Amino acid sequence: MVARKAFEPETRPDFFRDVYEVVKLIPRGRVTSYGAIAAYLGTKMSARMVGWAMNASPAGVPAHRVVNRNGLLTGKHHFPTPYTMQQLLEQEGIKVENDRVVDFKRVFWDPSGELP
DNA sequence: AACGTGACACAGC
DNA sequence: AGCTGTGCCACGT
Repeated sequence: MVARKAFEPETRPDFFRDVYEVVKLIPRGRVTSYGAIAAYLGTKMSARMVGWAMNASPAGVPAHRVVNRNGLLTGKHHFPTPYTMQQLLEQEGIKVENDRVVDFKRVFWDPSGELP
């Protein structure tokens, strides 16, 4: 599990790796926000780092499922083509309109596991 | 070794 | 109401 402590003095946890694990855990047809991931890892890490992590996201990490709190596809510009992100999302059943996830609240997935 | 950058978020104005 | 400024912390130069 990725539920390790945010930062251990002795250990040097790869923030990125943790982020990747969380992102990989995002169910198909769902999205999450940078802030949610950051919060899950412990508010220590600012949401910006999540973005950086995505920047280095290796293959297998559905970065397209990570959007900003606004539901905006802020990172689409970083994909091979600006359409890639939207295409991937729509491919998973997520409707995207005007670079924004439709019913973002509905498809939003909380890394904590959608606690009841 | 320091400064600037960055796919965000929140408080203030 | 939206826009501006500040905080967050690792990575790149």
